[in-house]
Amino acid sequence: MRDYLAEIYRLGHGKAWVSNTAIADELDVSSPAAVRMVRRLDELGLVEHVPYQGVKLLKTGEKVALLSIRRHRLVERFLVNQLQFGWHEVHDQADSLQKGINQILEDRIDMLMGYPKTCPHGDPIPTKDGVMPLLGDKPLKVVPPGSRGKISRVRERHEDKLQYMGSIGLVPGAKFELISRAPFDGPLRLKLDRNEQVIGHELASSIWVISKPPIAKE
Amino acid sequence: MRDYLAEIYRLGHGKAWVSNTAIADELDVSSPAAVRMVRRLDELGLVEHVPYQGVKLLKTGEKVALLSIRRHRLVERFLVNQLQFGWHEVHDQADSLQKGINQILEDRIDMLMGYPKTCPHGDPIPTKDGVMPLLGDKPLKVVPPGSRGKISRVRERHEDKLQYMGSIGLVPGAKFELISRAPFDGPLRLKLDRNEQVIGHELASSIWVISKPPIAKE
DNA sequence: TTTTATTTTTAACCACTGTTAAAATTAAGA
DNA sequence: TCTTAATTTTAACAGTGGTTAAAAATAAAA
Repeated sequence: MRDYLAEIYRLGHGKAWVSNTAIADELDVSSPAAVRMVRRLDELGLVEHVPYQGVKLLKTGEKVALLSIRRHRLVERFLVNQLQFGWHEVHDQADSLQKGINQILEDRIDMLMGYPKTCPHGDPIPTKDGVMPLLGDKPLKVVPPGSRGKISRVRERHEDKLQYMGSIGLVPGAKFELISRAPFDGPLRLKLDRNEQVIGHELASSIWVISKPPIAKE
Repeated sequence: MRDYLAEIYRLGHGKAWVSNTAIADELDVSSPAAVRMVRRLDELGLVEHVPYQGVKLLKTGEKVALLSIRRHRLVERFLVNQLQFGWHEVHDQADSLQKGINQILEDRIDMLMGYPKTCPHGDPIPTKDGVMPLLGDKPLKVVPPGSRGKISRVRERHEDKLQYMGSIGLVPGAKFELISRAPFDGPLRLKLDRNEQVIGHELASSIWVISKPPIAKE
């Protein structure tokens, strides 16, 4: 149930309504399963479901979703910091481990990790009262060449892509300078940690940054 | 299912047959629930169930039980060593966390803990191939006065009793000398860590030790 | 506008794990 | 030994979460 709410939250960015076939696909269940759960959530007042149109989180449902996401991201941090997992392998592992985490454990992990603000991929960890902090970051693809800044998140699910990005230092917190961008969704040249890297459009589109505009503004 | 098998293992010490009402009580479910599960386990060839008599683990069932106990005890170790829980509060917490632990996580925890041999209460951790190591210990109550040795386990479930015993240094690994034992299940005087402690029969009966007989044997 | 295709929902089913109430069996007492 | 009490099992039901196959609604194409 929390899984469904969290998934609706994730899918509901921008879009006003989330199709429950989409939910079914993401959670790897049949669409009737999603339909039934969505109706139950509607009856509980957690979401609003308009038949043949889609589903939308209500306030209470969003809160539950955010607390589930909080737990997930804390567990990811824990897996990376304490259990020596790589950032590319923690997503599925966290899904598994999360089932066994209760509030006491969550609080303990939070404390031992030093109250982390983000998960290993840079996504902010919702607060304990169910609020998603804003990062004020933006996609790398809207950043003008010449900008400098910091990688804020890497929104990528594929393990091998994540692993590759990690290996070239393309991780949240890394400083970068965008040297150039080829037209027509071509590759980008980035300075990362004194090394220059060229990355394709596909990888680039998952990167979000906090950056200042180029120095030459006058 | 694993819970049931593990519980049958625990209850089946000494007794040839375990009553499935006892199982129901321990697992906090109704007896029909236990009856049905026991029959399923019987059909799967994991246990032998004789109606109105009881249930007994078969080889394969015992192995599953031991692997579940292994995971439980590893998780307890982990909670104490890494998550700063007290040995008195880990049992229930481990039950919860265990649900989310898969083989990869179990192996990782095992490695990070340095392949521990026992849980925080001193019980041996079954090996990865499902064998329960023998400790060669015995109950404190059969040990003659004057004996010295080491506490091997504290088989107590109550949190407050465990906490108290921890506070007086009555923990697995501690050296002790049994100074005297009052008759008729009276209190025992123990030297622990240079301090003398007097403990009642109730506490004493949960303590197991590895000890040598008194020095004066000639 | 009517037909066709796609999406979404309903219907009917299965498996698991729990429940309470009643029946069957075993154990204990008169 | 017979009756009564306790234990154990069976029966019937509930809730969750999954499935496939068919029906309904919407979107797209002729």
